[in-house]
Amino acid sequence: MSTDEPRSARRRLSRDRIVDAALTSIEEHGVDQMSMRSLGRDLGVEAMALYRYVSGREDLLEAVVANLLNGFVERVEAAETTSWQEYLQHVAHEIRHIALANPTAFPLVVSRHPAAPWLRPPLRDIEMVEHVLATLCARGFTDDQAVDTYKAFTSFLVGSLLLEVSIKTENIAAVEEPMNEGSADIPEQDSSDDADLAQAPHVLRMRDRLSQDHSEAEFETGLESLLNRIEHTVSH
Amino acid sequence: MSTDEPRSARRRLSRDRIVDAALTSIEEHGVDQMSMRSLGRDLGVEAMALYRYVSGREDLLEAVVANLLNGFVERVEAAETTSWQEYLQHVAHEIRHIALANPTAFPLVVSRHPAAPWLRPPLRDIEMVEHVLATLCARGFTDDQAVDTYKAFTSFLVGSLLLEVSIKTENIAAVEEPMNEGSADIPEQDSSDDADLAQAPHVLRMRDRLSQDHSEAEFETGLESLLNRIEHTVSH
DNA sequence: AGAGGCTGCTTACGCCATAAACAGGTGGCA
DNA sequence: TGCCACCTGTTTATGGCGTAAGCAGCCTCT
Repeated sequence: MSTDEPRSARRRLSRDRIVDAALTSIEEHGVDQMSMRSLGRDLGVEAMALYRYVSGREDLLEAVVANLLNGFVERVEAAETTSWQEYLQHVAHEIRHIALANPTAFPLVVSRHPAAPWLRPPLRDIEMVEHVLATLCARGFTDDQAVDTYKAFTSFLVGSLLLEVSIKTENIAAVEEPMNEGSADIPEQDSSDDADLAQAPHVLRMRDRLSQDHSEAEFETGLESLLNRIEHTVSH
Repeated sequence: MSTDEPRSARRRLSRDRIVDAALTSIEEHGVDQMSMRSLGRDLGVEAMALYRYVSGREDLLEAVVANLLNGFVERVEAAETTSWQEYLQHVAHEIRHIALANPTAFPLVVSRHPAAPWLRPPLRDIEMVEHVLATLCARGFTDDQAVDTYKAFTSFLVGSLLLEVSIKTENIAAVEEPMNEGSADIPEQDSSDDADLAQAPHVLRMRDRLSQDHSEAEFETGLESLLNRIEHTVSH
């Protein structure tokens, strides 16, 4: 009746279509704005229709994370590597690529509860964990060495990439209101930036340097240093 | 009339009291459960009363973060240090202490938008950033060296501590339904775990090692390695 | 043709953040 | 003492949210 939409937009729903739309919406408007209702709107469908394919919002976010990591193992295996150093380099770059391609959604990978709660560094995708551990063992690591390496590696990735994507996301959900700020109801520090900055001469002076983005180089040197450290540890 | 509460619980509201209650509630029930309404309930007050002291939920979370970092600079300065290595060690341990004392709230420090958007590694508290930069410069770092060091240091802290607190928080908001599961006879879960695990022999084998918590030692060696790297870089 | 299963829609509930108007008390000042 | 202005917290209302439950149309298979 009221199908004003072209046929292309009225396609059948599917879990993949929903997850894709969710990821798109998250990247465009931020995680908070991605509601079941708005997502339904995006897909030309009522919110409740989505519940046929996802069991709830949590499950959907779970699926978005899984989708991000999809094909990761395949891509890593595609480029066969000779040393474990080269292998870890490849894994790191692969994940960095994912993070940079989805800067808003990437923090979900870290912030959501892990699939296996007992897995201490709780990166979600067990398939990936397995691949890393298996490869390290195949390269002669003992179990202990593999686990320690996995933990240090994970920690490095999370730290570097979270900071890096937070650069790219800064204003994604910033609401700017028209400034009819005649009277501040609350003793406000709206000018907290400037006030603090007046107290922070070094920050002020290095402002340019601080805001320059050298993430790439920093990531590379950090990664190299980490690999060196692991190498040193492994060879006693 | 309906003030059943003892006087002590009916004390005047204040921004500090609200922020403290918020932090407590977050640590106890998770960030999601901390609503204006529940917080009002905790304080024996209607939700709207809070808006006299806090301009909204976002502002409140902002204040919680600020509160976490409160006194940080004072404590760092209290223990006067001689070398920049010792200084950064002290800063790192101070922040780790904060993180471990407030494992559920700590991710807010990283995940909320920074006060100064142009500040690339967006740790929120400008006072702290200033202190680190000033100290490094006072120890002979050039501006470039100070900035690079600050970024690498921040990245390390965020990565290590986020992973560490996520260990301690795993089940904080987990909804446990009363399963009448008396003994461990029944092996099945959501079955997704076991299904994945069946495909992951290495993970399975190292399960014990993976779930052991050696965060402390890992943090120390990682930090030491980072400081060595910085030292090496700084001295050409 | 008829039956049953997909699929998506409608309605409804209880939660949330928050805007706006309001009331009770308390202090200052005559 | 009387009065008024303010500070504090409450009441009421709006619009959004996630999601439980039931319903209606269509597709396919017999």
